Amino acid sequence: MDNTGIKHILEKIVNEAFKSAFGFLPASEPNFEKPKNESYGDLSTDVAFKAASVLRKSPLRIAQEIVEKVSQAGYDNAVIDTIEVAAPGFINFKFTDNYFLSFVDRVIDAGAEFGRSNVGAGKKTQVEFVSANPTGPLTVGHGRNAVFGDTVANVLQWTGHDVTREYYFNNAGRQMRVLGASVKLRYRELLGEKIEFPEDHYQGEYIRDIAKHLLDERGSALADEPPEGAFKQRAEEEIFEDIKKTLGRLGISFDVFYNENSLYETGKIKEVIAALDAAGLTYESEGAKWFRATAVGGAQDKVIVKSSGEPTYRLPDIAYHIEKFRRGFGLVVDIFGSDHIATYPDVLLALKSLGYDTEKVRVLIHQFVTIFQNGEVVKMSTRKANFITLDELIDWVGADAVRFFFLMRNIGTHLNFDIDLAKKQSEENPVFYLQYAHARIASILRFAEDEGVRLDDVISGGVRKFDIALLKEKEEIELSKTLGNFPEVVEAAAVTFEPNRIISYLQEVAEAFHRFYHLHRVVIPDHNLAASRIALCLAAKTVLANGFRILGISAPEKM
RNA sequence: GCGCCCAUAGCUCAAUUGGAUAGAGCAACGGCCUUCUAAGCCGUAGGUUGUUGGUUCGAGUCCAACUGGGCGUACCA
Repeated sequence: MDNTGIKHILEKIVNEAFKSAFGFLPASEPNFEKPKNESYGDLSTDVAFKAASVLRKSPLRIAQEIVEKVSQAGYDNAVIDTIEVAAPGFINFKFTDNYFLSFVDRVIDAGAEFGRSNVGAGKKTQVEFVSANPTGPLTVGHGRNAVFGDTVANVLQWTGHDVTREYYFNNAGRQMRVLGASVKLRYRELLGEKIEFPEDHYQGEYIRDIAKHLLDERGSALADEPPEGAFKQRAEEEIFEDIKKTLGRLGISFDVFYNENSLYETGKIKEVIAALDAAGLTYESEGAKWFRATAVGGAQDKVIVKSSGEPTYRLPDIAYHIEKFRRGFGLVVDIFGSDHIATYPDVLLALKSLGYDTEKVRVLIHQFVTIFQNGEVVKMSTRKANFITLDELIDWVGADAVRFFFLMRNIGTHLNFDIDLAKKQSEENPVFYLQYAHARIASILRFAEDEGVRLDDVISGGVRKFDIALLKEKEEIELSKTLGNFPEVVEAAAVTFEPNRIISYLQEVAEAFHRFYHLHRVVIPDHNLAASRIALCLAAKTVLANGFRILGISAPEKM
């Protein structure tokens, strides 16, 4: 039995007692939660408060009557230790040590799978993230999006979603034309020409590198090549390679790179226009085509086709989302930076008015990363080449710390990233606290082998050779209890799209382990007790390692 | 001006989504290594949860107004 299991049992017990006391069931399912203060027990319910106004009795009285009925009916003493009423009306449950210790068995049985669940029920889910156009290297700002998106995808996979990771990009727009032109200018410059480099072109050093590569391979043969030919193409290729390499360093890869351009080539853009026309949601004005957003609850009408005949970004975004629906995704997760905060409502509005179920779309907006260097804010701009690349950051603090740093914070918060501090504190980064616990356990297990307490003596081929009930110490129970929470934490992280919950949880695990380690020796002459403690260590190591896998950080055997 | 997001210890963040005494990590101070990793453990200090009202048994959490910051408010993406 696990924590969700026990909640169901308690629910049944409480409901029955409630009914036998008052003649009917509570209006809503009773809530069970862990009290912050552990002296109040392991789980607590607030049914009495919820029923107070209906029953016209004090919550305290109601709680007392419920508990009285529960005692009369009896309950499983092997699991439930005590049931108490506390003012002003909580009912607190305490469980037995053996119940908590049983988690060790569960963890060891499930091993690398412990923590997986099937609440996602195989739902076909798409997570779209990064989606940066290939105009320059990924910056620290993209890093937050990339790491968060990848981890959300992991969490969803662990809860049974069938996940597709997707990167949406455009290699046809104005940005890309400017990119090609930028490379061509640098190319001509390398050929000895004196050029004027416009301010609105891409200033970065990488543009020169690309031009240099073209020069090395083709010499001056490209002097008459248009910017949007070989120059743009080469830039796109190199930059994309670079982006993929950077993402790879963080353990991130995509299943699909979706090119916006294909939406034009396959006529999807035209289909959307036709559908909006048919729905009477468009009109022409000032030479442009407008989406009548105000007719369906929007704040103001928006241009979808410019007077130049070019669509605005909204149109392909709408077409892309229709494609997502057509491809059969039951859940579409879009991860954007806060600069897109104004764009998605139009897109969703259009989808909804065309009859699509926008409930399936979940847009997650993360706040920006503010970079501090030398005590000053660094304003990032790809075009002005004023940025700190994600690659540089990884060089400085390592991939694990980068991932961890971005995941620690809720995406709703503005993230201040002090580069100097990050470099300095790289050795004191909180990620090490967790990894150290894992390495420490690995070390203990090695030591145990040396001392003749082999892992095979504890467990082999699924056969357990230890008696978990030998564990009596407070820290042992605490650790085991904490380990058992892992599956519901992963579930909560998936439901709320908040992977940072897993970090907070793993910190609890590490803390519980370190405390246990500090007070109790594992490898001791009493081989029976040693075996039980090794089993506990194994379980802790497994939970840490599984958590690390979700977060995408490594689980070192040594540090 | 309008819209969305944010404000919690000196710093960076939590708080089981409305629950009981608001918690961690850095930074500061004090203690703990002849025994499995001291990247650790234990303790001390640090708060009118931006301000003011409201909703109810109960508010960091919900509502309103205000203050300060971010991002939008393009026929840029």
